[in-house]
Amino acid sequence: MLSLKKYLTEGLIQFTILLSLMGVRVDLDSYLPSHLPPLHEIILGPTSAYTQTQFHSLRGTADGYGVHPKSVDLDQFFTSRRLLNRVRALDRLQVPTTELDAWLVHREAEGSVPSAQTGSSRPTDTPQERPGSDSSIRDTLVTEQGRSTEEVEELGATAQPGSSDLSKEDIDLIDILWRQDIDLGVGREDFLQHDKRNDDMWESPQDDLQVDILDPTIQVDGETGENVRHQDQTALSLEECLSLLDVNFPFGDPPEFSDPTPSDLLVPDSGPVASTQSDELLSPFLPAMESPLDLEEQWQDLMSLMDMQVMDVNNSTENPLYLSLNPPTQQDGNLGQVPLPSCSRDHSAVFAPTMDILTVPDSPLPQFSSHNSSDLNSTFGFTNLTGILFPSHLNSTTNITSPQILPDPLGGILDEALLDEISLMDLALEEGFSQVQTTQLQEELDSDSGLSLDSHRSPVSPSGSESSSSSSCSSSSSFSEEGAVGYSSDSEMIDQEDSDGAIGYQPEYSKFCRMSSQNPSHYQRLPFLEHVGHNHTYNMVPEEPEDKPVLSRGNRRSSGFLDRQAGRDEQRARAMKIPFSNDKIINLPVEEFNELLTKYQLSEAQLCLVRDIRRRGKNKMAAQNCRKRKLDTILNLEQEVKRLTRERTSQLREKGENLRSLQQMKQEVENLYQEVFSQLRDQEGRPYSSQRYALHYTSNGNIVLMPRSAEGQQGRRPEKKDRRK
DNA sequence: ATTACCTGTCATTAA
DNA sequence: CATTAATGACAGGTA
Repeated sequence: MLSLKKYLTEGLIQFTILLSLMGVRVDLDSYLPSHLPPLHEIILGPTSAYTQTQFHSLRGTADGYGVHPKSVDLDQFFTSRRLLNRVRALDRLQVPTTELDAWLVHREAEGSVPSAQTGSSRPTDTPQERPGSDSSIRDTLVTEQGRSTEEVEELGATAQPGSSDLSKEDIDLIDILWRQDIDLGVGREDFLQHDKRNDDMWESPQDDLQVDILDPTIQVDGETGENVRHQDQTALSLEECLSLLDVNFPFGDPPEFSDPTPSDLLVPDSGPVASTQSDELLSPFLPAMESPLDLEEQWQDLMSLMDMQVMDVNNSTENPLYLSLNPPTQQDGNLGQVPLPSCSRDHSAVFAPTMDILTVPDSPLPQFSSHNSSDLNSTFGFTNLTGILFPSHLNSTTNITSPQILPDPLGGILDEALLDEISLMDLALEEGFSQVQTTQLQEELDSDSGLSLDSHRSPVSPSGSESSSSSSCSSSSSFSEEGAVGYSSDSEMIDQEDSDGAIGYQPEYSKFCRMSSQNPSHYQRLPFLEHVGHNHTYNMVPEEPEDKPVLSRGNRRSSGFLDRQAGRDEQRARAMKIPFSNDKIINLPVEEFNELLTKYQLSEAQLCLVRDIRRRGKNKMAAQNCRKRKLDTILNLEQEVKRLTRERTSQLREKGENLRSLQQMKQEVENLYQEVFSQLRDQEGRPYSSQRYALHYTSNGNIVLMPRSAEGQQGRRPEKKDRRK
């Protein structure tokens, strides 16, 4: 958790807060290393994985994002939304009452110099200025200890006018939220208290109602670092503020925010941050500047992160069209992972111009409701479309899914494209489609269908965090030391292949097998595996694994389980005093294995155990291979089905085209027939009656005029006119 | 308590 | 015949 704290200190939260205030919604989890659990899980605890509001799935709901249907408190959600919307409306309207400097950022340092800056000092701050105003922010750092009661009162007084704007309903909401926290043992002042170990309390969200944010009665649990609040205080908790601020946490799910441990999880090594603000803008929290990086560096880091994410997005087939059109499918693990620095479902004044272009009406949605993501991507070639239609910088705004807010210049185009595609198929089926259109669209479809098929899948490791490490780790490590046959990592497998090719499937297996995922990067090369099994890492971002082993839920689970599993034979071997490792027993080739057995004088029981261990170990790997193969088979079949579906669509289209072409040709022939027939004259110069005569085509290409009475008697040629066609 | 899923193990078969 | 891979079936654990 230390690394986590460090990470959080490095500006992530500040940035999110800034963006949030600007009305930009950011998926914090997208920026977290893949080995870390999702941020809300970090904050709320692992169990939140099951209770969380999957905000990814909320995108595309009524107002761009919404509340989980299971949320127990929709009323509070909507109230919160209303408050938030009002705050953001301020921003959109460029009302200069959004006062960033109203936050009092605490920087805990020895011999710190107290200073405070209230909202009145810089009333003209605009959100755009925030990123560059690090020095000013730093200037606002204050120490809790240094703040006098007067200052507190002053803060309260400063904030007071804003509070008067709150309706009774809002106040009630806040009170309700607060009581919920109290029920769960979380106090509003949790984030204001700074314990003596200086590793707590770096943020203090609150709204202007709060004048007692620095209440000295706040206590910190000396053992856990958690803060104990008094119930008679009226400050907002972090969770409440988060919920009000909509800082990309499961929104509208107050119980989640009531987890009593967030303060412990959220506080890096920094001092408390107190803040006030005017109007209804609820100030988010800012970490104090105890991070080794200064704010500017943090900012740059974040920006570079964003750039990388943007690139990822640009290279990804995830696109706003799909996201917008298919809200129900956003449960796909990777959808939420489209990390968008400027991603927002709520458009601020800053980003609105860009987002306008990307919003897509929902109208086509019903027509695609039966398609899954891959179908869409493969069938409709969204990748290509978006790649063509959106410049890269626009692509970076993939997550925008609030079509209602702003007009949508491109939406029409895209809709046309989509509808064209649909109508194309319909037309093809109805045999009424121009070849030009067909060809063009066919090219589009064909050109990127394959790409989207593969690339629409996120490179996220489906089980990287939950995959086991203990057994395979020990196996691989000892193997690499001993140069024996094992399985786990690619390099090791290469060595193994060099020295011993006995294990045919293992090199490949080492890449695919979920069990050997001590290096989760394996899966990043196997995007198709993402579809397999259960991705419990919904919000995790694909990222190179770090050295530090972070035990996510999956890891904890798997390791514990595998410790027991692997430990079984290990314990038996130990109990029987087997003089060599199980890895050797399992992975050595037969010859070396027998040689090994001969080197030691083993009892019958020992020999039996060793052979059992070898059998089980090999069978274990075989089972893993088998399962992997099974999955591969299923996935390949899935791919094949998709391919065949595309092929069928294509052929249907082609058939329709051909039929249409045939109809045209028939018509032309008919016209030609009429023209020719009308020009025919008998010996007396009179036209032939179409009732009595008809032209017939002969097998040799001639056209003959035959009496209709003679039809069926092709041999006869009462009159003949050779008219080579 | 139930359920779905994961993983290891056993039994069996075939190479 | 021994070894091993493959695989279905089952059990135990986890969430």
